[in-house]
Parts: sequence; structure tokens; C-alpha cells
Amino acid sequence: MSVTIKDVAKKAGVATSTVSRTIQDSSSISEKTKQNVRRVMKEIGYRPNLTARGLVKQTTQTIGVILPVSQGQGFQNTFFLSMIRGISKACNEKKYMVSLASGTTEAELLESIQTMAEGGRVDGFIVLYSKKDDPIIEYLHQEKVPYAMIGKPYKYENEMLYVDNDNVVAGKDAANYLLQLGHKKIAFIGEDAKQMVIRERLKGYTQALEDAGIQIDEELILDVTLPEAAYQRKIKQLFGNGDFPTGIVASDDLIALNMSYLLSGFGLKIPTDVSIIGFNNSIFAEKFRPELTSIDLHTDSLTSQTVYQLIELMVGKQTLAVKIILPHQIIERQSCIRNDN
Amino acid sequence: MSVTIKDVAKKAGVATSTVSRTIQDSSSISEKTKQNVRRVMKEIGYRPNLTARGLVKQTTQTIGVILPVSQGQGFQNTFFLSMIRGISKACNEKKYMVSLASGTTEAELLESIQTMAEGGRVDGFIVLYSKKDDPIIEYLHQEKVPYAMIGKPYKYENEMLYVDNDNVVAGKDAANYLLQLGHKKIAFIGEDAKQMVIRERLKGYTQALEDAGIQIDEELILDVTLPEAAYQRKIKQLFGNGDFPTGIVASDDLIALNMSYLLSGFGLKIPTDVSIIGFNNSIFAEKFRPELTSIDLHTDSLTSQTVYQLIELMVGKQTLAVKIILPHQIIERQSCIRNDN
DNA sequence: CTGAAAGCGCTTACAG
DNA sequence: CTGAAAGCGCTTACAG
Repeated sequence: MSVTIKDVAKKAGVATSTVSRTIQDSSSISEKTKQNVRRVMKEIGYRPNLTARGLVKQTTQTIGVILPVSQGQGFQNTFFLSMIRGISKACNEKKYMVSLASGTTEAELLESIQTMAEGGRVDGFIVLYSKKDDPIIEYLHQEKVPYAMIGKPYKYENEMLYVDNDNVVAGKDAANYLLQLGHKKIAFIGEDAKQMVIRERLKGYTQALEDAGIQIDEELILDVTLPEAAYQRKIKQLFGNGDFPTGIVASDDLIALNMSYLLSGFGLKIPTDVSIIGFNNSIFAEKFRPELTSIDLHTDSLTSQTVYQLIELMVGKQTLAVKIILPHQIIERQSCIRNDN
Repeated sequence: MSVTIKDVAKKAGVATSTVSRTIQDSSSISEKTKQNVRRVMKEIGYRPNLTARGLVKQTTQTIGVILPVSQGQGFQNTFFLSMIRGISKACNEKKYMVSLASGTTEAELLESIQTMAEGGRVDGFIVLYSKKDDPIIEYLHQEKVPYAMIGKPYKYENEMLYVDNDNVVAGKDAANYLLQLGHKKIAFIGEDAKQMVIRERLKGYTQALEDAGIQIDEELILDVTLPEAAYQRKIKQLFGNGDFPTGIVASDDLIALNMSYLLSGFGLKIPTDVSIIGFNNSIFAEKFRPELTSIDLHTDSLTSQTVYQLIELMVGKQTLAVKIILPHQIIERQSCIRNDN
């Protein structure tokens, strides 16, 4: 129905192979012929059928993006969307397409990934999360499907491609930033300690305090995913009296913003009473008041590096298990001030 | 390299056409042969090559999802991700795959959509936004590419498939809810009045007030995308003195949450001083404090209906320009109380 | 109920 | 520099 290489060939008076070669700008075709063929292609509105090309080339020029099985990852929401957007952007640039793999259960996700991979619909995958004992990773690894991870792997760390920040150092820097401003009682509030990224930031926070000779107080470490009642009690315990923490490291900007509201319930203001630093330097860090000091993770590079490296891997140019660690950066805004008590 | 229909045929001692037919569970193949073939398929781990199938069937079993060109759609972030997840879920169920189309400019987006559509990589598209003079819609329409919109179209309203809520009524219901609680001075705070959905909710708000015999006060209508300084000034003007609005309709939960913080800057508390109702009933409505009363738009049905209808359209079963309007529902939580002043 | 053959729209050795 | 032919892995009339 739609116009094919045959139509072009006929109209241009050449063989289909010649058309195919001019599409690929093969050097074995004379400029003159190419120009003629190109003119005809434009004239009759030819667009290559990617499916046919994929069939013979055994490649699809598409990357599958694997989202985590959805489970109350509320605060990470906006992070995933920006990952998707970033990957999409890098793929456009490289003339790749992106397909999405997601599922409501692990089995559903795996099934969907299998049909994509074995059905020849994608050349490789990008995994957007990292968790323990993940059957998805296990599958990709066993089947030798090319894949890359954004984040730090639990397993196969030395055998796979991944791009990440150094979240331990990032957590450390966040805590150090507050320490240098004179804060001594600093809380860490994170989402779901099962996630690798949260664990790492927490580890960094711990190190910073220890390096500063401050004893770690478990009461100052909170998990947002605690049952509601417990969480409220903890918050009250922390901020409901005079001896509250004057600094908070929040594992995500949105958590920081929620804290800012919770604090106002105790009559505490940011940054006057409490300084707070977030992560991700998301759009909310700028939009909300007070503007949030936040750690930028360079998500744009995170995604583009991942795409570039994965492509190298898929086309076979690169076979080493490269790991790329990107720097982070504190973006200072108005949520942290000096505390000299 | 990987195992094909030929391998199965050889091993099972039948023709490839027989294998093909048992894959499709054709009634013209005896149960006995089918079982034998299936056994062999399982044995040697056969998975159909979707690309090859797509080439002959002229169908790809994939749906393209079109994201808006990114432009500070901060507060909508989480909405898009849930749309994507919902579509993905419905597609899994129907054995469809989803490809993403996005771009940093309109030209890039269009280009990407064109190669997907004309390259035969998708059977149809779902457009996740609605805006005026959209070249994307224009293209899809002219080329007669099957597509559906989530939201209300600006153009071709009677010629295209779309699934939406009645956002005018939703806006009206939100305002009425506050009116019935005794509020008289009610503000509307929305993101980017250029978006269809915001305009509709605003229209509903206006109608509700008029029906209640309340004169519309333009000062009570705010656009979050205003330049920072202007926005701050307006907010201060509204809430910086004793005669502040006691009710707020916020076009998104996150806007409501930001307001809750801004208000605390003026010493105002939710719901004691000001009641506020949001939209989308997002995860944040539950997670933040106070828990937000919000309008649920049944996004799950929004996405699944869209997928089902689009599939009908793509396979040619349905050619009418169906529009589906889903109901909304107020989820009452703790951010609105009675006001009898 | 089953098979041989043509064809989907491309690409790529192989000849010339 | 160009073309005829085979083939990528399937599906589907057409015969029998």
C-alpha cells in the first residue's frame, strides 16, 4: 500500500539494490545516480520500512526501558519521568526508538521483557532501578541480552554496564554541607531503605557525622515508608520539643518539601529554625518556597551516557563492563543557613 | 542464530506452515499435530520473531505514546507517569507493546513520530496532551494515522477518538464543594491557562460561583506560571491581609501542596484557616500532611479505555469517532472544613 | 488436515 | 558503478 523501494526503483529506472544503497549513502554509487534516486524518493514520499530493514539486519534500533514494578515509589515519580525523557532525547539523537517495559507484578514485567527481547523487538535494555534478588536482572544476565543500569547494581557489578552517581559521597557531601554551616544535630529522612540509592546516601550521611566526631543517633534516621502512625510519632518526637535537629538531609526534594510543611506544624520555619537539603534538584526545588538547596545528579548526562554506552555494547564495539560514575553538585538556594548555637 | 520456525518444523517433522498455524491455533490443524509441535517448540525454546510477523501482517502490535514537548510542566509530571504506567498495563494485557515519542522541540517530536508511523513501527498513537494549533495532531489527522487522545481535543473534536473527564463539571464540583461548606471567597490557582484541561476546570469554577450568585473576582484567579515576582506579589495580595480567601481550588495536588506551604508563611493553616481541594488524587494527596481532599479522575480507566478503543480502531472494528467521558469523584480527606463566617 | 510456494520490504554477497 | 538473486522469519492463499 505505502510506497516501497520497488516504486522508487521503477520510477528512477534503477534496481532496488541501487535504491537501497543510496539510502545507505554507499560510496559505490555515483553521485549522479544517488541524486536522481533521492529526487524520486522525495517526489513520491518514500520512507523506509523499518520492520523490513530490521528483519534482514537483525537489529531493531530500539532500546527497551524497564520501569520498576510499581510499589508506592511516590517520591521517585518525577525522577523516573525525567529519566524517560532523557533517554528518549538521547535516543532521538542517535536515531533509536524507545520501548517501555513495565508491569504490575514481577511476573508480568518479566513476561513483557521476554517477548520484547526474544521476539526481536529491542536490541537491549536500560534498567531504571536497582534492587536485591531481581529476577529481571537475572534473566537479562543469563540470556546475555545487552543491558545497562542507571544506578548501582547489587549483583554482577563487575560484569555489567552501569552509569551512576557516587551516592555515598553525595550523602556525605549533603551532611558535610550542613556540618560546615555549624549544624550539629542533623536528621536523615529517606524513602524506603531497601533501595540501593537510599542506603548509599544514608551511608554517606553516617560517615560524615562520624568523621566530624558526632555519635550516630538512630532516632535521627527516618524512613518515610513507615506506617503512618509510627512516622507521625517519630516526627513529633524529633521536632515536638526544644531540642530538635537544626539540619535535615532529605533523600528527595519532595520529601524535603513535605518536611517543610510538617515543620510549620510545630511552628518551625525553614531556614530560620531548620535547614534542609534535598536530592535530585528537581523542578520542585525551584518551584516551591522556600527554594530548596538540593544536590544535582546531572540526570541529563546520566541518561545520555547510558544510551551511548549501551549502543556501543549493542553494536559490539564495546564489550567491557564499563561503569561510569558522574559527579554531583550542590545547588545552593535558600533552605540552608548558618547555625551557631 | 536464534531458533526459528524452520527448526521447529524440521524437528517436528512437519512443514513450516503447519508450525505457523499451530502458533495461531488454527482450527484446521489436528489437535494431535498441534500438541506435537507445541512440545517441540517448548523443547527447543522457540519464540516467534515479531519483526517477521509484523512484516507480513503489516501490523506491529505496538502503540506509540506521545508526550508533550517538555516545557516546565512541572506539576503535571506525576500525571504523565501514571498515564504511561496505565497505558503500559492495558497494553500488556492486550499483548501490545508501547513505544515512546517525545522531543525537546516540536520539530524533533514530529520527526520522531513520522519515522515511527511511516517506518511501520507502530500501529497507532495515544496523545497525552491537548493544545491549540498542534502540528502533531495536524499530521496524524492528515495522514490518517490511527490515534486517540487522552484529554479534550481543540480541533477535529467530532472526527477523532478521545477519552476524557468532564473537566468543566469537575471544576464546578470542586468549587461547589467549597461553597457548600460555607466558603464564599474562593480562589482558583492553576498551571498554565493555555492548557485545555486548566481552562475547563476554570470555566467550571466560574460557573459554580455565578450559579451561587457570587461575582467573579479576577484577582482570585492565579496562574502558577506567572513570572516569579508577579506571582509572589499576587499571593501576598491575596493572603497577606485579613480578608483572605477561605477556600482554594487548585488545579493539581502539587499546587495545593505548594499553597499549603505558602500559606503557612502568612501564619495561615490548612484546614483551620483555609480549605483547599486539589485534582488528580495523586499519591501526594495521601502522603503529604494534611491529607488532601482531591478530585479523582479515574486515570486507570482513562488509560485502559483509551487503549481498548484505539485497538478497535486500529484493527478496523470500529471506525466511529467515539468519545468517552469518564466520571470523577471527590475524595474527601482533611484539607477542607466548614466555614460559617 | 497438511504442504509447497509466493510474498511482506528490505539488504547484501556475488557477478559483471 | 550497477543489477539479478537470495534471504531475513514469518503468514497465507492455493492445491491436494
